[in-house]
Amino acid sequence: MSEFFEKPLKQCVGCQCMSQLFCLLNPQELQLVDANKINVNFKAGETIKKQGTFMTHVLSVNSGLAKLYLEGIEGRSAILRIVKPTSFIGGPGIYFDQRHHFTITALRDASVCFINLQVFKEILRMNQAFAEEFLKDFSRDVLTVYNRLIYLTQKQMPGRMADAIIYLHDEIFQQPKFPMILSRFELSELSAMSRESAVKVLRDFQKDALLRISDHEMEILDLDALRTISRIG
Amino acid sequence: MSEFFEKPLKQCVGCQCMSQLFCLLNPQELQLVDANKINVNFKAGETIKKQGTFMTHVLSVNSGLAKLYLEGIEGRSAILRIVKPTSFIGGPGIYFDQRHHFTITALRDASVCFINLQVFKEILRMNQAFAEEFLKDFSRDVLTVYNRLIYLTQKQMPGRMADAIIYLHDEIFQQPKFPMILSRFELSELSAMSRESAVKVLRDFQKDALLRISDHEMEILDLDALRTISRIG
DNA sequence: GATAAAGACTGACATATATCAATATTTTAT
DNA sequence: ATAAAATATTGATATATGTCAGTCTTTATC
Repeated sequence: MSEFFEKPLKQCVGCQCMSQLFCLLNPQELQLVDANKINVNFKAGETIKKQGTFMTHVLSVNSGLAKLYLEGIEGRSAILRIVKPTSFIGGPGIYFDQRHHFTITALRDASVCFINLQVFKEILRMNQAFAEEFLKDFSRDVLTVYNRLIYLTQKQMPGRMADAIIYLHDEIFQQPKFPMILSRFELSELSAMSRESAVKVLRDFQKDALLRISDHEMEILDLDALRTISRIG
Repeated sequence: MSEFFEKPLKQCVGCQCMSQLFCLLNPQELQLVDANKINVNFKAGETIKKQGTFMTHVLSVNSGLAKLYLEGIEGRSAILRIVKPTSFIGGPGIYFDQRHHFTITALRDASVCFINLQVFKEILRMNQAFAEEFLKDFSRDVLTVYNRLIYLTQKQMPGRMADAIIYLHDEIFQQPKFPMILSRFELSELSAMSRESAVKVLRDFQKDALLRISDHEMEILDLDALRTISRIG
């Protein structure tokens, strides 16, 4: 089993399960959050939040790993991103319609805080710096989706899969060897192709010695070559 | 020539060129905007704002029409949406990095207000209701991109083109007959396919009497059938 | 009104990708 | 340890889509 993301990263006053974002809060505000949140532990595979349900709380992932995805047509999904601790999860529903617009499922056992939405909004109103940092995070997520839209529609399969693997490297693990948190099927959902095609592209990558998959681990052998494949589409 | 969107829709105090959003401002705030904005007229085809440039101002489109698109790989573009008056345009750069993350080009002669970004942010801080409505608009745009990500990656060409046309009907013109504001090439950029494929799909639609294109007009003849094609992908 | 330029169109062909069917492997439950 | 279930793999095939080359049509310019 992997040791990634198993230890709590931060200890905010009176609360061990809050994202870095919450360090912009003063003790009074933190206490308000503390008094209006609950913590829930999820097992790998469990659904943390389901697309379409009412958003009564915002989420903060304290430990574990999760996938965040859009439920599309006829059961097909598009994975938007991997959620690692400590991450705050809100989404466009906070301001638009108080609904969740994606589903989040635990990939590893995960500890998640649910913070009352009204209280959270109240704090956003009270604390300008916090609000701006929150919006900055949200905007970064939006840019990720812009980027994904481009690469999923303008690149061919090898380029898309290379981007998926580079994403895991650059954004999630920051090292060439990391646990296979996603099945072939999930990798196909991250790169918009069929499961079988994902298998074939990964086989080709391994044949060309770009990476190695064994014992529940993926090891990137030639990151530069992957970046080249990403670039030429 | 079409009469769509040629007349100013709203007359805010002391300023004729502001989006509906701005009606949440009090006279004092409006005056602040007024004193820190400039109005520029663009001819059809001109670039209003270029992706990658610094965001010194936010935009408000007062009249005309524009396309808002992401510049992708090797000159290829993905049109995100059509901008009609009166629309406010900010984007994720406001909070993230003060850059524009899409390009906006006029499709018809357009009048655009440029509002100083710092002044705009100041007003966001001062006026809570305005800030929330602004974020609601932004969130709606994000949901549009979610939706686009799904349909561009999970539907085939006829479904994607049907969605593009339904978008023009439902969101922009709200009537079955409307001017051809987009070339075949631009329609292909809205539905993620090659120009030739767009031509062929549109030819098939016309052959099946779903729509008619003539004299710079598109007329939807069978919206229900288009919606069915959209649904079955 | 002639000419050039841009955009639209077409069919043939090449390529990318999905689907299918069959088998193999791994994981989970008993 | 074994059976059952889920996941992964493979090659053959069908389909979707892009590319190319050539022609046609419309629009703009002088």
